[in-house]
Amino acid sequence: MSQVTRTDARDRLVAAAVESFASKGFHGTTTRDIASAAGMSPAALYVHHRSKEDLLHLISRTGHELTLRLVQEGVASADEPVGRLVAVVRGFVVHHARNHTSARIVNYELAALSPAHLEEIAGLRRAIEQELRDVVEDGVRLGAFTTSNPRMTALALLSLGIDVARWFRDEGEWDPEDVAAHYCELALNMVGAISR
Amino acid sequence: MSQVTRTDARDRLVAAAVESFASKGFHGTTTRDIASAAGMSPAALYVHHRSKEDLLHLISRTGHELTLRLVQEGVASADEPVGRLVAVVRGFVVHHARNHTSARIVNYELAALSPAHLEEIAGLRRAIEQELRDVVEDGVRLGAFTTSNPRMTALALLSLGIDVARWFRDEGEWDPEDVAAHYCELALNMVGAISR
DNA sequence: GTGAGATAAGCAAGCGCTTAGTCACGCTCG
DNA sequence: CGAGCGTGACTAAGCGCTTGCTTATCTCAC
Repeated sequence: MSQVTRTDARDRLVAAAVESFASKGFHGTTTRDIASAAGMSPAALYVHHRSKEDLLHLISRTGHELTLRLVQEGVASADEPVGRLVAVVRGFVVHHARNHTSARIVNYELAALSPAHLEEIAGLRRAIEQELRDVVEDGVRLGAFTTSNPRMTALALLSLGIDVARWFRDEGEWDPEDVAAHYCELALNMVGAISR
Repeated sequence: MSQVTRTDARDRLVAAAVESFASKGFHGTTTRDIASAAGMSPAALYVHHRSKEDLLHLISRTGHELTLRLVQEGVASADEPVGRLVAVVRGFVVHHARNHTSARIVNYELAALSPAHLEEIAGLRRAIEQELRDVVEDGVRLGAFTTSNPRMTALALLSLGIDVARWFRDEGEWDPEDVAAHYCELALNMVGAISR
């Protein structure tokens, strides 16, 4: 049971940090905020984590790895450009809407990471960007897409997906699947997919 | 001369705050950072501004008012949907790329505003959003655009423009006009503009 | 009785902001 | 004219508080 309790307390601190970082930002959050939101004393944070920045790094790395895996799965799920693009956009958008709290930290708190941690995260971000770019460029090469600037279109698709984390609200009129469905339509228009 | 000097020092503090808030965030910036970047002692900030938050509010309000004016001018510059959309998107994107430093504060430091200031800024943001929505909905009503969900498409267009401030780099391979030109093409595809 | 989880207490540093004053300047008035 | 004065930009010093993090101690299941 000690193993279970240990993991539980550690995860409660991470969950509290996610909430706090997302709503007040890394620098706007105190270690006391995190600890008390997890129902613990300020010192408890340091039993389970090395520092406040280490918590941010953990959250950021986990989130980026998850996003990269998601994109890779989308790419692997179809063998032609249109199906691949739709799968990637749908997965990306649903994830960024459903997990907008952690996605906000992943995308908007990069500047608070230490130089070494930032470098690691930047590598993951480049990998994600490259996957998107390959989807669009392959589509153009195979004649399925017609966009005049595949690199910039791929960047715009990524940008559109990331920004969902900024504006999406749980109380809003659309649920994550609604947004994803319409964003797939937009994405197909953006790449100039040859229609029906 | 005292009038000139007064304005100059005040503006230097604002410029220093813009740089610092944009790169380190509001809470990551100290009043000493701002003052010393403006070549002054820490106390000088309080000669010209009421508080650190007041500086943020000034930057945020000025930026939002400028953006709203820009969008309104784009809308007024043409009397048919396609020309109007292109004018708005071009102006919005060029501005967010060229002024990405201040645009970052405008779009990503809202949570650091006081409740009263946030309410004021939220009003400006609603006005900007409404302008975009009207452009798209009018286009659909007039038969120039065919998007299945005008409200969400308008939001996506706004989102795409805002996010330019996040990723745009002066050292990048594209200048603001390059990005704006391609984003106009993307925007026309997104709304499903009836072609040529 | 041991060891891991948790904490009370607190340290050094840094925070936003204030106070009390210096200084350069232009104006007043004998 | 020029001594005296008021004014406004600016600062040195520092106040009270909060910060991230540590240390010494306690607790309790095994």
